[in-house]
Amino acid sequence: MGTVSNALSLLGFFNLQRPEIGLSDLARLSGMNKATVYRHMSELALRGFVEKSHGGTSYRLGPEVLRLASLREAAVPLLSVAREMLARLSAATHETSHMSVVQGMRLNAIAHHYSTRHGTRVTMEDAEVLSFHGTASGLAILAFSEAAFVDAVLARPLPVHTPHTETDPDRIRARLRGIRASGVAQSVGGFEADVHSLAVPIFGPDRCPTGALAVAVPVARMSDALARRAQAELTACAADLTRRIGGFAPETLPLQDTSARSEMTG
Amino acid sequence: MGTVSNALSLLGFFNLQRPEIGLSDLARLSGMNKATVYRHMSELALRGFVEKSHGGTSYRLGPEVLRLASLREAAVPLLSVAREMLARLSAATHETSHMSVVQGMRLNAIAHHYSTRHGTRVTMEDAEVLSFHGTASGLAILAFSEAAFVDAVLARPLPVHTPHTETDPDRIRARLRGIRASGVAQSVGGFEADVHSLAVPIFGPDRCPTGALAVAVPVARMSDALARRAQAELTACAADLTRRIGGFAPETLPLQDTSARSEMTG
DNA sequence: ACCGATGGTTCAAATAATGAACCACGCTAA
DNA sequence: TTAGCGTGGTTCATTATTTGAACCATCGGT
Repeated sequence: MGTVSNALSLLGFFNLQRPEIGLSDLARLSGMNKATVYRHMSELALRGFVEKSHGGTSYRLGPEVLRLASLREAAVPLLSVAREMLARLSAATHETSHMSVVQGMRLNAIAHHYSTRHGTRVTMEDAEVLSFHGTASGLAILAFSEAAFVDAVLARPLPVHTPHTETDPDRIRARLRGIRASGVAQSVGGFEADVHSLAVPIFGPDRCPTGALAVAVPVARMSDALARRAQAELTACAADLTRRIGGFAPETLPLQDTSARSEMTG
Repeated sequence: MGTVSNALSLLGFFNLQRPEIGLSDLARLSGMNKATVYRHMSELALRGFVEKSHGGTSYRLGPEVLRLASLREAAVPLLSVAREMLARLSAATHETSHMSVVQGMRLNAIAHHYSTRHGTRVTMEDAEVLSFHGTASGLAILAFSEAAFVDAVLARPLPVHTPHTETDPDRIRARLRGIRASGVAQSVGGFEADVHSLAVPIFGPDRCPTGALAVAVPVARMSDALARRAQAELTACAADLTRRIGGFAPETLPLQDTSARSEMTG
């Protein structure tokens, strides 16, 4: 661990609950010497990573991080990161995976990935409009959305896609409670017949769902083992994707095992 | 200059034209030793500020900057407030508006807004680095900055962006006096040919300019009427924005009519 | 006036950064 | 093939920077 890493670790103590921190607090939180913290923060301030707030009584994040975030977004747009995750998902499950994003009151598929393992597979179209009530992705998003949004979605006519499409708002709300508890949404033939989907939400900086990752399997091929594997990989990928687009999961999201965390090479 | 500052300065070499940089390039650009750069980047990678791209051949900005930007935005909602102002400006003028902030000796564009009224419009890139002497935004800021800052900026080489770029320090200072009197800066083709810009400064809590709001119009479309409307809206928006980020305009700023102020009680 | 906070500063001691040279690899041209 | 030049990555003695206890000035409440 070098000096630079130590200094940067100070930025890790800023969060939504603690957007501004004083010198002494920061020293206590980090366990570092006050003088060390002071010098580190001075250097960070010099580069615009932090700045002093009201009259110099405490530090907060600086404008430079905004510039860097813009560049990151330009260098690594959501789509390319998503495609990476989809490749991972399909490799782990040997099934079709896809990503969708909320755009207003609509849910749009933006990317998908096939596995070459099986002759039969669920096929997707990018830019396809999904329904919130009929798809695992939509349910995953609704489960963690604001009540007002859920109300608005369920108040509109709920199309029947297949004989298995659930259209009763009350029963849908009941399912949402189950999804909130497990963190994973399921849909068996609710949008397309013979398709069993698992989906997890992706969160934006405001802790609200911005989209969902899903794995779609022909119902005949779904098994407990596959469901478990898909679920594990989905939660790991979703956590990774949420992080990489700068989002935050809400505290209410059930935590899965974190053993599959990607290793940072040094 | 300490080690931390040196390491962080490496992040300054990333921009829109150069979103990914290899180890050797970075060493050349920074003038540092290759080993030093390697260690710095390794530490930055450890903290998620950068990551290796395709197979580890080069570095790019990492996901941590997105998290920090979110937190900065939560602590100082400059960006979201600014976007509101830009929408207002573009709606009033039917032209492109943008916002930039001073970061050290640089001026960075952080947000912009297009109008859909006209087929032709001035286009912008966020995170673009603007020049102080060539842009209306830069001149607006210089006009109300401390003399030492102006001296420092004008002492450095002043790039020629177009045939209309003013690079004579004395003539620039003369223009600054005019801007101080009117409160609005103008640039006709000084940064990009065929772009006529109007800009006003935004002030921080220390009564110093922290950035600028600007309207950019294709020269062919600029008229007296449009200039008057843009100027009125700019001064109103700037006053509002300065207030909402907790800043104060200096007494030397010419007062415009305040009848157009929008009330935003919370 | 006191006390206990705060942010900021100093200086000898010790730790961490530095850079030339090095290695292994992957190109391209001869 | 081989030589040359580029890349990313690594080593180790030298060096200079970071470190932290103690210090100061100031503020606000009792």
